[in-house]
Amino acid sequence: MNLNTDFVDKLRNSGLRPTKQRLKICEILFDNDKTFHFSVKDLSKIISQKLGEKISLATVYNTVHAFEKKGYLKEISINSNQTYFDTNTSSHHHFFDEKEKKLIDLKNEDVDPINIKKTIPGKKIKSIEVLVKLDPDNY
Amino acid sequence: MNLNTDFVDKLRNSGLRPTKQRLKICEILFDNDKTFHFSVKDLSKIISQKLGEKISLATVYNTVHAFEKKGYLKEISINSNQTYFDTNTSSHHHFFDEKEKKLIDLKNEDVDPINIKKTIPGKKIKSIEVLVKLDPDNY
DNA sequence: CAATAGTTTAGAATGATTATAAACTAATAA
DNA sequence: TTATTAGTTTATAATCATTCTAAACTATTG
Ligand SMILES: [Mn+2]
Ligand SMILES: [Mn+2]
Ligand SMILES: [Zn+2]
Ligand SMILES: [Zn+2]
Repeated sequence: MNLNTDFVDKLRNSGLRPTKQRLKICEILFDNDKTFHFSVKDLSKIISQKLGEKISLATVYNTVHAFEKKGYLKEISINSNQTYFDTNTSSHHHFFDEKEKKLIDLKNEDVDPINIKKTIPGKKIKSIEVLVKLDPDNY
Repeated sequence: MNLNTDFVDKLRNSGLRPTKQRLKICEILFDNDKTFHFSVKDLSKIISQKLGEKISLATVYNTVHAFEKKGYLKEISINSNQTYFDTNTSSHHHFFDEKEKKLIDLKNEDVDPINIKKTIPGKKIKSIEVLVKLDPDNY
C-alpha cells in the first residue's frame, strides 16, 4: 500500500495522528486524481458503502473540518441546506447543477479573469468565486 | 399614505391579500430606494424595533417566501448558516464582508461581463453570480 | 510499560427553517 | 349586511444539518 503510507505521512506532517478513520477518509477523498465535491451526507454515505466498519458522524465532521483547517479541503459557497466541500483547494469557479445538486469545476481557461473595479475602504479582496447555476435544457 | 396604497395595489396585483403584516413588511423592504440585503433574523429584528405589534416568525418566513415567489425578492448564494435575500432582483454580483456578514451590491459596470466557455450537454445556464469575499485590510 | 495528549463516539444541544392545524380575516356572493 | 369561502396568521411542534459534551479509546513518547 504505497498510497496508505503517503497518507500517513501527509497526516503526520500536518500534526494529525494517522488514525484508521482518517486514513479511510483520505482514501475516499484523495485517492483519485479527480476533484471531488461533496457534502458530509455524501461522504457518510460513501463511507458506509465502501466500509465494513462504521465511522461516527461526529468523526466525519471533525475530520472534514480538520482537513479544511490544514488546507486539504475547501468549503464552497452555494445556497443549499448543506455545506459542500471540495478537494480542489485552488481558486476556481463552478457550475452548480440545480437538479442533481452537483458541483462541476470550471477550469481557469473556461472563464476569463474577473476584474473587480470597485473597492471598499478598509477591506481587501479575499476571494472571487463565480457560481454558474445550471438547469435542464427544457425547463 | 401614497406608498401604502401602492403596496396594496402591488399585493393585490400579485394575488396576495394586503394584510397589515404584509404591508408592514413591504414598508420595511421596499419603502427605500436602496437595495436591501437581509436574513430573516435581520428582518425580524427590524420589525420588532419599528413596530408596536408583533409579527410571528412563521409569518415573516411565509411573507418572504411569498414575495420571493412573486419575484419581489431574490435569494442570494452565500455560505452562511442563514439564507440571505435581496430586494434587488436583477442579475448582479456581490461583495460579502465576512467580518460584518453584510452583502454589498456590485454594479454592472463594476465587473466585466462574465463569459463562460464551457457547456454541459443537456444543461443551460440559469444564472451567473460572482461573489467577492472581503476581509479587513489588516489580517 | 506508563503517562499524556489527541481522537473517536453516542448522544444531547443548537439554530435555522418548515410543517401543522386552529383561529382569524379579507374577499365575494347572496 | 351577512354568510360563505379561501387565504392568512400564529403558536407550537417537527425536521435537519451541524456543533457540543464528556467519557471511552488510542497513538505517541519517554
Ligand atoms: Mn468549516
Ligand atoms: Mn426560498
Ligand atoms: Zn471545485
Ligand atoms: Zn444584491
